[in-house]
Amino acid sequence: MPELPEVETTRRGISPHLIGQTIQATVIREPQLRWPIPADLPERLDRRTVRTVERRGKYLLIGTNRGTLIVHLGMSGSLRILSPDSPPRKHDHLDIVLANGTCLRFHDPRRFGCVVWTENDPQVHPLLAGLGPEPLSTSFDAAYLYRKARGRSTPVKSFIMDSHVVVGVGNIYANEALFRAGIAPRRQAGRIALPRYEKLVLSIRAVLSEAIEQGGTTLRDFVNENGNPGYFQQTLQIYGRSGLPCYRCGQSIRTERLGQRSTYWCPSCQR
DNA sequence: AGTGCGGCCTGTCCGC
DNA sequence: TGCGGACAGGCCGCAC
Repeated sequence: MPELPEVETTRRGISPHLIGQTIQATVIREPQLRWPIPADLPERLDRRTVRTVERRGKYLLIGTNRGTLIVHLGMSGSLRILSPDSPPRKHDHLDIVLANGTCLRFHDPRRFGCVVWTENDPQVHPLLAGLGPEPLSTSFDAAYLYRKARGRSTPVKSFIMDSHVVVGVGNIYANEALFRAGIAPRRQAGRIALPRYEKLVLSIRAVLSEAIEQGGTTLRDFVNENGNPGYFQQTLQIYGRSGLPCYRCGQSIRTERLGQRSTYWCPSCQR
């Protein structure tokens, strides 16, 4: 599910409920995620106070006065704020109960997500250390992408989905950004000129910002902290439109698998 | 070093 | 209605 806009929507939603709150209890129901939830998490978290709720790429960083909880929502994860009394549904793997009588609940059917604890600077944690720049920051620009693409034969779609190149661009938004930039997904990253990377950077920024404004994309199960879906799926111009006419030129949209991911493009608008 | 896969999981949908 | 297979928003880790 979640790409950067969904994680950012979640961050904005949960942040005011968490900051300044003391953690009263931590309930692990199912520790087997991508990596096991550490068994000693309750004793590490309980009585700590949440100071910050940040995002790095698709990772959420819940900072306390002792350490940081690093949460990834994987493919199907969500975080909700609710009463600790509300009965857990299937796949509600973790509760963090707060002193104000609410609870942060982690739900993840496919269990591709993770919950990791660190008492060091989270930015040097192996999961975060090698990440590329934030796409909405000024350090992400055409010159950077162009330089990074030198000598790379990988398709540009795989290139921009590589979190070591730039974080937060998942399959949906990669398809959308390439359509807006007029670049064919299979075009080799190292064979794209600087001006086209200018366009691509602007497209990535625009698509991600618009999606954040709309509360993310809900194809099947993304929900925000209140359990409500996002609305950006109404704005998708290419993703999922196989065989339908291109909104720009009317030609039939094609689909193909590229790097095991569904890829959609307009053969006449994207070169 | 860069590239391309397998694998982790459950749920859903589609064709037979 | 049941069943097998493909597929789904991510990403690590492994071969080559």
